[in-house]
Formats: sequence, structure tokens, C-alpha cells
Amino acid sequence: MAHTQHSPIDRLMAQFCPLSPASQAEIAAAWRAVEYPKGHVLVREGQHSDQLFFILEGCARAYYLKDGKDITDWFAFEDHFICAIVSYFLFVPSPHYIELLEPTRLMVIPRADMQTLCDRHHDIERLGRLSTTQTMLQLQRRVVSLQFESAQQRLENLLAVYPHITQRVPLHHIASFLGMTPETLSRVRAGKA
Amino acid sequence: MAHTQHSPIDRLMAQFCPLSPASQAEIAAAWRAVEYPKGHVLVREGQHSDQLFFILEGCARAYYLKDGKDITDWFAFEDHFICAIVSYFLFVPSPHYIELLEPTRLMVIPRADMQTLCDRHHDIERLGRLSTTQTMLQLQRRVVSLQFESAQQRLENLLAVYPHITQRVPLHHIASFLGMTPETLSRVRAGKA
DNA sequence: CGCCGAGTTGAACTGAATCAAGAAACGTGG
DNA sequence: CCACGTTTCTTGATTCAGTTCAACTCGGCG
Repeated sequence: MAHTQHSPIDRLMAQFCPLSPASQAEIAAAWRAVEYPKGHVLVREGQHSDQLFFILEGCARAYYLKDGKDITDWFAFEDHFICAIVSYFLFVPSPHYIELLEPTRLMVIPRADMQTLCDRHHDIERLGRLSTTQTMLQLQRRVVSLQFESAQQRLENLLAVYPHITQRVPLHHIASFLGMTPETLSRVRAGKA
Repeated sequence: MAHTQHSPIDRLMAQFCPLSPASQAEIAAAWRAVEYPKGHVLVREGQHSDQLFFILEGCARAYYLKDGKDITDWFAFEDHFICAIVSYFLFVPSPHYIELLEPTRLMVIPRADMQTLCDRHHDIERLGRLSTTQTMLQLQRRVVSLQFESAQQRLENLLAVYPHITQRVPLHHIASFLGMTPETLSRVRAGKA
């Protein structure tokens, strides 16, 4: 396995920025490890979710229902955070579900504890800023993609960033993430665009 | 005028979070006020832009050229930051132009100075985190809108957040921001959707 | 086996883009 | 203050990318 030689904290720092020993210790004490099977639902629509998840192994997706249709809004893989973004940051009921797409090991920390860590340690606040920046940039790229690119271009963009995503995630989830129907994704993949 | 009674620093803190007197003083010393006429170009495609702008009065848009077409990627109004997002955060040449849509007064600070302020003051780092979070949430809403909403719904969403935008910004810029042609926007507005 | 969800394929339909004129608003210089 | 050119916005006709609806295939698994 790729990640077993480093601790969760090391992997967090490798992704974002170094942390003082004190900060490392407090994070280690504040979050807890959990593990769930494929298909487990971390968050449901309507819940107030104040949990922030960091994925160690496995993957998850955030989705919502629009007119009964399941629309994937976000994928998260190893070494990345995921949360019910609207509920976590705006303190309102979540429009999103979060579901595991593989058996997954994660670290979980409640928002209030994360807030306390940010208050107490400048370097943790920085880590929060940098991870938020990373997400912001990913969203910006997606906006550009959805604004005026063809279905084919959107797929190519995604595959450039996640070449193996089709091996880990069912195609109909990828389709809605890309703002197209499963039928269109199938045709684009077949090259009959 | 709406904002003349408060200092730029007060308006920054009102938008995001309070700052210590020391932080306030250092920000005040680090940024500088500038003023430009309508149509002035702050950033051009291909430039390395490391400037962060905070708008006091007026508005700006970020746009890029795709196959020769002008596509608006972002609007910014009073009390908000704008920068050439890709260049500023990833240290690469900017794909974006930034242009003023009205005579505009702004504060400008170079990235390196902002970084120094973030290093020296925990509360400024926090302000950075919070403003980035705000932008991230706006982008997330736009993704949802572009993913599976009709041209009509996208316009309604925008007008819900910026009811007066049509009085300040030419419609063809709003159209490309919403991922549609000016003709479609015109028809949607006329209710002949 | 036989079911069931995932993916593909086909045919018909549709929302929005494109192409092409015009009309209205704007601002600049005389 | 008006004339003129430019930009902005609208309207109409046509085209097209992608959706919808429906049928069919395939692989996994009870």
C-alpha cells in the first residue's frame, strides 16, 4: 500500500504545510480514526453536519438530489478532506449526502474542535487556509470547464487530473459530476461524440 | 455614498473578522490606495500577477479568452477581494485579464507582503482563511448552478444574490459568466425561455 | 440459473448556440 | 446640443450538442 509507512499527521503535513510538534500532538488528540465499508453513508440530507473528514484510504462522494435525480458534487480520495460543505461552513442543514465508494479509513474531527485548534495554533490556521485554497482552485477549474466546454473536453479535463477515476468510481457518478447524462458519457467515451 | 464613513480596514474587518491594532497598523502600512477609470486593465493574460486587490468603490471582472471569445469568470464589487486567481496562487502566467467596469478605488497588496503579514499575525492568517472560504462557497454554488440548471434558473440564482447587477454590468458579460450566449440571456430575460 | 444494476446503443426530441439583421443607447468631437 | 459611429441589446431562422425514452447486453451474485 502506498501510504502505510507514514502517519496520518505526516500525510497531512506533506499535503499542505509543516506543523509544530505541539500542533501535531493536539491534532492527534482531537481527531479519531474510523473505518467503514463501501456504501456507508457519512452524512444525510437534512442533517446538521459539523464533521470534517480526512481520507486515509478509500474514497467518498458528496451528492444531492435534484428533482429526484442523484447528482454528484464532489469526489475525495486519499489525503484529502471532505465534508458536507454547505452545512459545515454555513451552519445549516446539509443539502448533500456523503457516501463511501470503497471500504474507507478516515480521521474525523468536529468543527468546534477544529476551530479550537485554529484558535490555539497559527500553523493549524494556516493549514486550514491552504486546504481551503486548494479546494477553491479545484472549484474554479470546474467552473471554467462547465461554463463553455463540450462534454468531450470536460471528460478529458477530468481524466487529465484523475486518470484512474473510471476504475474506482461508477460511470454514472462521473457523468453527473461532469454535468452530463450517463448516456452522453458513454458515447463520449466510445469516441462517437 | 454607502461606505465613506468607515476606513478600509474597518470595512475589511466587518466583512471577515476583527484584527488586533498591530495587525491593522501593518496592513495599513503594507497596502496602498489606487484609483483608476472605467475600462482600466489591472492584469493582462500572460502576466505573472502577484497583486491582491480589495475594492472600496466600483467593480471589476476577471475574464479569459477561449477561442477568441471573451468569457467572464468572476465579478467583484465593494468590500471584496479580486486577483488573477490562477497566477496569484499557483505562480504561473495568468490566463485571466482583470478589467474595471466602473471608475474604481482599490487597495493593492503584493502576494509576498500578504504572505509576510500572514506569517507575522495569526489574525491576518485567519482573515485569509475566511475570505478564501467565502470564495470557495460562492464557487461551489456556481458549480451546482452550471451542472444541471437551465439558463433561466441560472439567471434567477444570480439575480437572487446580486439583484442590481444588470444595472452595473453589461449583459453580455453576465451571459458568459452564466455560461450562455448574450442572445439566450436576452430571450430568458424577455421571458420567452 | 435468473435477477438486477451498470453500461451501451438507437431514435426522436429540445434547449441553447449560431448566424444574421436590426434597433436602441452611449459617448465623443464638432 | 446635435450628429455620427460604436457598442449593446434584441429578435428571428436555422442548426446542433446533448437529453430523453426505450430496448438491449453484460457481469456479478443470490
